[in-house]
Amino acid sequence: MFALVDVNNMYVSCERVFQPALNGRPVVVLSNNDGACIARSNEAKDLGVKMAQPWFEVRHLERSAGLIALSANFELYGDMSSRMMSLVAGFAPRQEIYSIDECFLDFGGVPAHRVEVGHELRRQVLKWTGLPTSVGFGPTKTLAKLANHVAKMADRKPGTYPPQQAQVCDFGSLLPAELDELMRLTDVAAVWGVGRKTAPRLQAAGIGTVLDLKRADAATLGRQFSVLMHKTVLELQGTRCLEVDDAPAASQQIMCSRSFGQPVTELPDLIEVVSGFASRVALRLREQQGVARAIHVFIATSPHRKDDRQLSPTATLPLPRPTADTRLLVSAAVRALRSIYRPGYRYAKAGVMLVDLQSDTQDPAQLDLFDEPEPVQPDGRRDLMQTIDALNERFGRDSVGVASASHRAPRSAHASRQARRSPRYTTRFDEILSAKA
DNA sequence: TCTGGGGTCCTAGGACCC
DNA sequence: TCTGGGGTCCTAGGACCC
Repeated sequence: MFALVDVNNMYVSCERVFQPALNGRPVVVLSNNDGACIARSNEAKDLGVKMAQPWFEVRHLERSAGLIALSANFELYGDMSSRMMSLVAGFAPRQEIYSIDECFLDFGGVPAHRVEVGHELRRQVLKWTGLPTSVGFGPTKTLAKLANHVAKMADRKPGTYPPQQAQVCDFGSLLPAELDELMRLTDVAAVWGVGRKTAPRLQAAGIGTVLDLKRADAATLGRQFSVLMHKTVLELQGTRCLEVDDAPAASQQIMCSRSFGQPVTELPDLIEVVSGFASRVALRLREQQGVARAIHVFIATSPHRKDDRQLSPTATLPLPRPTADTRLLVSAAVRALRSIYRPGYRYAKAGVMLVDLQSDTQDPAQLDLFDEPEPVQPDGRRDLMQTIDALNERFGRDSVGVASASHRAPRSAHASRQARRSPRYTTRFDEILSAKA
């Protein structure tokens, strides 16, 4: 038996922990640049704000409906997430952290009193972190996800869904007819793995509800769609195809990309941005004890500016030998950038991706025919990176870095706008919550 | 004026091999 | 006129997730 535990409206809920005045109000959290809504409170959803909807389209609701918008504060959300995750981990032998706000639990059997366990978990997480959660139990991951969805819907729409399923929903304790009824109430688009392209195709084939999909022939749909769809149908029918993975592998690619606050046209500005991105991904690569064998750089104009000439060039540069050295990665990124940059375009976005990753403990890669073998001991390159990482850890990000990277971020033309960011209450001493006596 | 960022997996199709 | 067949590997692009 699996459970899916999920924080309700994670980013908004994190903000509400420290600003209780936001409770009961329509609140959205905005993406980088304050560009689009990436989290919505239930009240904001009820106002019709859609996921990823541009802020300028809903901005009028500030005045007309009291909508409150906040800039994303990912440092706060990440810290709240790890507090919540470590607390939830105590409830089952295995936990798979699936995203910043949700995890699967594998009980390794069928625990009794599941509904009570679910409510106890919710109570503890709420008391110790302030975050509201929903819990869904099911015999497969896909069913646990669906049960979690039902738990949320029953909380929000007690008129449609049975209110006793609110907050904690256990598919394992339902009669088959009761489960079918819940599936009949639920749109097929709510199923994990059915996205915006597949849902209309399913509907056209007469599969509009979860129940329709469950009753479909898995193999036939698998041939029509993909092997993923085959598994999804089997999982809905109760056949386990996916396991809980509590030891996720290191990522296979590491990316840093951003839209700019304003369009950028000049190469020196792009060099500064791309150098900064390359420094970020290099650090994250070292954190997972990895090295990269290639680097990918892209810049792009804005497809939303119809009057601008469009261009979105990319370049992938193989690295002469696998590395996690910031200096080598920055200079490779800049070389790639120079090769794709064309003047006369208004660039809106840039990104750096490290690909072809491997562990730095793996066999040393093959050397170039003309390469000098690198001395094994002492490895000055690695020592330097460790020292820089330690300095930045101690004195704050970007205390030490390569000179071409951006160090004037808040004032640059391309710096992101974050006009509405809350304090990083839990990770910065100078931003800690203060209480008045 | 203003439109997210970071991932994974699958598939189709081309290059290449014998 | 007529131009193999089967396999692997790689890459780009698409769909999905949150």
